[in-house]
This record gives sequence, structure tokens and C-alpha cells, in this order.
Amino acid sequence: MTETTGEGTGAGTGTCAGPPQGDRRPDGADRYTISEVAALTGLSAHTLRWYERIGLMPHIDRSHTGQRRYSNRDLDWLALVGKLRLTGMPVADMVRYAEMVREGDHTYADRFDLLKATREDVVARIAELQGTLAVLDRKISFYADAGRALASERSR
Amino acid sequence: MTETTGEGTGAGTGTCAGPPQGDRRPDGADRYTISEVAALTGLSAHTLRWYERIGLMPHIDRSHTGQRRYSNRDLDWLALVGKLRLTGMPVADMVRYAEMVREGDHTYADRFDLLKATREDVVARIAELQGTLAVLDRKISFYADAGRALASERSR
DNA sequence: TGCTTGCCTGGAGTGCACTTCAGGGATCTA
DNA sequence: TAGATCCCTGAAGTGCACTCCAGGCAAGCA
Repeated sequence: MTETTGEGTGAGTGTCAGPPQGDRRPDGADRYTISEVAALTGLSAHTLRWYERIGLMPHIDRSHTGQRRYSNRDLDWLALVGKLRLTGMPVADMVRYAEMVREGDHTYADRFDLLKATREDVVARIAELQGTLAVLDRKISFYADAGRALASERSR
Repeated sequence: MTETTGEGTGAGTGTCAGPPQGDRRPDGADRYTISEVAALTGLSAHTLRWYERIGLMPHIDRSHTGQRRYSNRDLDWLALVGKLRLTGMPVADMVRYAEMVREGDHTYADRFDLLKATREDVVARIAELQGTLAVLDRKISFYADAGRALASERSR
């Protein structure tokens, strides 16, 4: 197997990006227009074209009139990109990853490193956020108490 | 008590922002220069001035020559701002919060709401990140396996 | 045949959070 | 007295990730 996008090109695989996207067409009939993909992914058509221009997408098929026709495989890739974007990975890094995918199997180790580093970033970010939660909760309970005190004062 | 910054103006309180900052001066002698505050908070002097200009800081004391002199209270406020920034709260919202603090006790309910909404955002973001962790881990283990396979192939 | 809809392109514009620049004052050390 | 260091201000610039615009082609249909 040559890992390219996520997990083959089959039917929906459970771990999906933002909007629900169970309405895929069977392989062979999978030629989505840009606006269909926009609806499916929550990205704008502009953004989809822009992703392509900066090298974040593989070459997208075209209709005989030059319009883009996305495949299920492209959708898988976009789902992965969506996940990476959620991690806060800069677009430039995603482009590097896409380049490595295009370059073939010999970039496996580099891809591994990139993902590993991203994973560590995510873990650190989660810890950071949990730290902020603690602060927020302290202040929230302060205001909740203060609110109750004011209320009972008004009712006196 | 009138909640303004974090938790009074006493010595370090445990929950600190980014860089460690236990080296506070006692109240009364707490007149830090901008570069001291920059070192303490990890923000640049430029950013500190900018925060002030956009209304994110209370009025900062000045020396007789017009230079800023920050107090422990200001440091507390900056620690809170740092936490809110970590949540991803837009600066404009932090400014709104700062305005509410300036306006006094009658904004308690609004401040409560703002912090509550922020809390929900943070919880959602953590869940999102945990979702990305799952995807990353699947791909990382794919590449780990593939790496092992390639290694054993090379050693044959 | 004209009209609408959907798509195409390159390039300019946007919003955010800073960051840098240009020009100048006050204090300290030799 | 000179030079270094630290600070001041307003305004312009930067980098990122889109987002919008102008101008135009192709297909469907009344």
C-alpha cells in the first residue's frame, strides 16, 4: 500500500472532518464539482482553488471544458488537510507534507517526523488549554458568587 | 472586593502565564520598566505599548520623565491577558472585557457571560484537538510500521 | 437568441496581531 | 562632553490565511 491520503478511497471511514460528509458517490462515479466539494468540506470554492495553486492538492481532474472534477480520493485528502489545519499546522507545513507525499515512499521517515512533531504540539496545546480552563473556572466562579451576592442584596 | 485583574496584588499566586515570574518586587517598590515587564511576560515592549494604545491595559503609571512604570497589579492583569490569549480569544474581545472591568461592578453579569462562552470554546477546542490526535496517531503508526517494513527489507 | 448559472483565471484586497521604522528625548558612565 | 543605553511617539509594514474582484467562457433553457 502507498499511503497518500487517509485510508483508501472507500466509503466514509468514521473519522471525518468538520461537516458531516456521508453522501459520497461510489468510486467511478466520483466526479464532484467544486461547489459540491465546497458544500461537503465547508471550504469555499476560492479556498479550494487556492489550495491547488499553492501545491496543497494533488492534480485535480478536469472536465472536457476545463472545470475541476474532484474524486473521493481528493475528498479523503481534504479531510486530512482539515484535520491538520485544526491542529494549527501552518499551511506551508501542509504543503511540505503534500510535496513529500508526491515524492513517494522514500519520504516516509520525514513524514513520520513531521506528524510526530505535530502530535507533540497538539499535546502541548491541549495542556495549555487545560491550564486556561483552570483560570477561567476560578474567575467564572468568582463572578457567579458575586452575582449571587448582588442578587441577594437587591432583594433585601 | 472588586475583581479587576486576577487575585489581588500579593506575591506570585501559582497560576502564572508563559515564562516563570516569581521575581516580583514587594508592593510599594513595584515600579517595573517596560523592558522588565517584557522580560517577565515574554511580550515585546512594542506589544505592551500597543496593548495600552488599543485599550487592553488600564492606565499605566509614568515616571517624572514620562516613562512607563508597571505595578504588580499590571503584571497580574497581563498574566490574565496572556491566559485569555492562549484560549484564542480575539484581542477585540479582550478589549471589551477590559472595558467592562473599567466600567465597574455592574458589568459582572456580562463578564460572567463572556468568560462562560470562552470556557465553552476552550472545551470544544480541546475536543477538536483530541480528535486530531486520534487521526495523527493512526497515521503515525502507519508510518512507523511502514518504516519497520522498509528497514527489514533493506537488511535482507 | 438572449439570459442565467456555474465555473475559469490572475491579481488585488482583507483582517488580525503584531513588528518595524523614523525621528527624537532623558539618564548614565567615562 | 561624548557616547551608549533606554525610552518615547505615530505611522507604515509584515505574514498568514484566506477572500473578493474583474473579465470571460460554456452549458442549459425559454
